[in-house]
Amino acid sequence: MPDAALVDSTPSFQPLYQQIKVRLLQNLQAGDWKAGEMIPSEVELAARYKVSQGTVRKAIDEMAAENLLVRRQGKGTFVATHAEETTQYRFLRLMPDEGVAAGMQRRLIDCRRMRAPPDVARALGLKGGEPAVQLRRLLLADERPVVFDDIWLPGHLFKGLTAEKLSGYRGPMYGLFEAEFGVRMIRAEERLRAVAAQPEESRWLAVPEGAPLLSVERLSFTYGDRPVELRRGLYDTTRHHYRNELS
Amino acid sequence: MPDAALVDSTPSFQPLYQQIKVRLLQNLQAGDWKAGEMIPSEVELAARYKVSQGTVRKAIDEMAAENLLVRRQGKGTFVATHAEETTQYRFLRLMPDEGVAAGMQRRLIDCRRMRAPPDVARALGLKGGEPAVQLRRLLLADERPVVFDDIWLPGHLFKGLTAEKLSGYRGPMYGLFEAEFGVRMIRAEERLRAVAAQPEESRWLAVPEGAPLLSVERLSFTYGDRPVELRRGLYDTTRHHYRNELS
DNA sequence: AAGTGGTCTAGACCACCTG
DNA sequence: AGGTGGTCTAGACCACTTA
Repeated sequence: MPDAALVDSTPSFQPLYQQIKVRLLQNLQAGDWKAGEMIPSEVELAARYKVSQGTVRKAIDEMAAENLLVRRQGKGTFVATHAEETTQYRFLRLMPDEGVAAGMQRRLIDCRRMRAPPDVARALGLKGGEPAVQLRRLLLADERPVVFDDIWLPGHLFKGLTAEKLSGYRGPMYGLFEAEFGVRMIRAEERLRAVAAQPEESRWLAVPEGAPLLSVERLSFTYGDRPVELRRGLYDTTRHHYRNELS
Repeated sequence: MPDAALVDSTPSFQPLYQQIKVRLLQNLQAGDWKAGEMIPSEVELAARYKVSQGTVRKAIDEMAAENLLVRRQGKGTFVATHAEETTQYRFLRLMPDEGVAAGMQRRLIDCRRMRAPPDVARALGLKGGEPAVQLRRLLLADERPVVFDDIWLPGHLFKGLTAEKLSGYRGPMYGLFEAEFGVRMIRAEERLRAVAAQPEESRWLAVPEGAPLLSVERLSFTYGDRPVELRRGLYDTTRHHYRNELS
């Protein structure tokens, strides 16, 4: 039987497994389990919260469906991470028109701290004038520039972020954010549109001025739906495309 | 205990609920339950297949997650449909930059039958020279053209499709396809890129030649991952954007 | 062998909808 | 009141991994 102390007695009914989910989420947010680490087993969590294994299981099922956790049969359940997906960056939907998705080279253009411009501050929920970090970079495939990214991060969350750190790190940038700053991107919203290349952009991407580019504005969120990254990418889609699945 | 006759005894282990899922899928594909209809209750299905309700439940859970079925507490489980989503077309990710997503007007430009061009035939899995239906249309918001669509369908699946039928139908086109031709779109893959408006396109969309447009190529699938629609849309993204969620 | 997640059952009870 | 999906339990057993 459900533990009476745990059952939410407010008028609005809340299933037990949802309450378990909230507690697991709190553990994640508090950093009790780090990215890539194994969380306690289902039986242990069941004992800890005094519910049956099936109830814990349902909570974990949902979190796995949201890509917060990863189950591995026989091994355990692990905190999802951007660091190990060697195949492709988890949030990058750009694919080459021909051939298989290969890793792209990165080239850091700029890394500076400044006061957040109004639109950035609004998107990231910063007070006017709060510090922000701006990154600019190129992604290249076969030595050809394909993506020109402009990235904004809240300054208070990324205190020691420098160009050296970024250049020295192997693997996805989000992996660095997890390991060094404890900031995990769990969800993002993107807005896509077609735009004409402006002078500066056309130079970085080596396309004519006015050439059509795919503009991808991304707002990334961490636990509790707090926005922690604003990014605007310009994609040269002559040899690549943005892939999406609908269902 | 599981019914021995149902348990797959081949070396490769297959869970019971997966086998149930296959059978439900067959029922859907065979048209035993039409779009929007209620399927038998969990207890009845459990009795029919001689498994416990929990096993049927897990099968249905997965199919609901794939948007094949829709559960409604207290009412039953229903076959997913494109016909009733009055809010927005299920596969249309275009949003106005400001304001709330409002329905768009449709304007049919053309509807003709012809032999499928090679690239269309390849995408739809047609033999060279098999008949196909081509549709062209505009979507408008506030009297302004926003989307110019070019749509290809296998001729043998859409025998009686005419301009009159299309114009006379209220609601999403996919709703008509379900009701009149029994063809249900359950999944689609899209490829997005930025392109420059060609002369004809620029006239339909009332934009200058060379203006950047968002090109959306969609291949839609029905049960059994059979491709049944190829579509190329050109979106004017000056007042709209393509919205996507990552996780 | 022991530990993990994965499947399946049988039964109880709850929340929601309809007549 | 009766049907539907939704939750929760306790226990058995299976598949996969590691030591």
